[in-house]
Amino acid sequence: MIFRGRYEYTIDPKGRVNIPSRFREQLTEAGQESIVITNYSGCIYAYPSAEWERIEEKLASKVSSVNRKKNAFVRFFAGGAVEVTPDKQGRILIPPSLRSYAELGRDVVILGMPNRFEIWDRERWDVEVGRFEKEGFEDPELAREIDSLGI
Amino acid sequence: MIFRGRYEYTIDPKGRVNIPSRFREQLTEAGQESIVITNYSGCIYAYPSAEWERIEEKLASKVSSVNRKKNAFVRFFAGGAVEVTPDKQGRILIPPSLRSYAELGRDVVILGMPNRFEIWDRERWDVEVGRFEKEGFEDPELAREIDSLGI
DNA sequence: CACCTTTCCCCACAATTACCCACTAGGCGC
DNA sequence: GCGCCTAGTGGGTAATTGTGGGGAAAGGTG
Repeated sequence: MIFRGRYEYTIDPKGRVNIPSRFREQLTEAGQESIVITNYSGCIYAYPSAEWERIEEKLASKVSSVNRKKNAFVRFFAGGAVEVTPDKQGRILIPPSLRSYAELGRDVVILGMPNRFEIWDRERWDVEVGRFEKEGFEDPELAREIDSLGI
Repeated sequence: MIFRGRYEYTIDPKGRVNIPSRFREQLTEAGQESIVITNYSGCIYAYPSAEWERIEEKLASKVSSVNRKKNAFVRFFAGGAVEVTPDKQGRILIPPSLRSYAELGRDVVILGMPNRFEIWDRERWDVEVGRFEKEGFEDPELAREIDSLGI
């Protein structure tokens, strides 16, 4: 499932954020009511629960590894995961641990991505965009790949 | 699908822009009702939905990568994408996130391109044209590439 | 067990968007 | 010139979406 678009919302004093109605629609069409959110790369990753389960399986096959770093990753990534379901108005409650990890203030940005969507603090997102616009095209390898997309 | 021509329109207070009737005609002939618009290089890129899906597949194959810069690119480019369908009068509504990115004022310019068309704020477009005319031919590499096109 | 905090479920209002219809200007044929 | 058609613009209204908050239920703590 691919999510599209960028949306701006506010988190209310209770810590609730709206989910874009288009995303909700896609989820219900796929027969999925719940979402799994976790912490990663300075923002919150949100997966349809079925997609998350797929990821979990992959993680499980690696967790038996004695590799300490892999284990640390799994603890962080999977350990942060929480399953949430939108309320009647289509909002989810972001638990304090995730809220503080992503430093979510009042204004947030929700981004569609392939397989998931992401929730960013607005200011952090602005910084991220700035960095991309500055560094992005200086990387010759990335520039070549973008060229090859034929956009 | 190749779009041709440059058109000038106004965005009304509700954020709607007209799509050139010639373009609309091309789209319906190809059996495509919807358009995907996204943000790039200071303007809005508009693709026939089928064309966009082709790009999306390529992007999706890169997103699993942990490469931070690639992710940043996908976030920005795919995250900006929204599917829209013209209303009965042939207009589309540009979402606030894109309108602000491209700094669309009242007057906009729509440009035909191969595979897509672009929506520019009129003033920005004027600046862009000016820059090209001033710098364009001073870049030897670009001059060579243009030469090699055989136009 | 009592108390406090957090979460859930509901209702209410504001803002935005979708879906109409109407008007104007210009091009074209008669 | 006159009427007709099409393209572009503007606006009204209904429906949907987003935001805020009250109060009950659930959970944690001394």
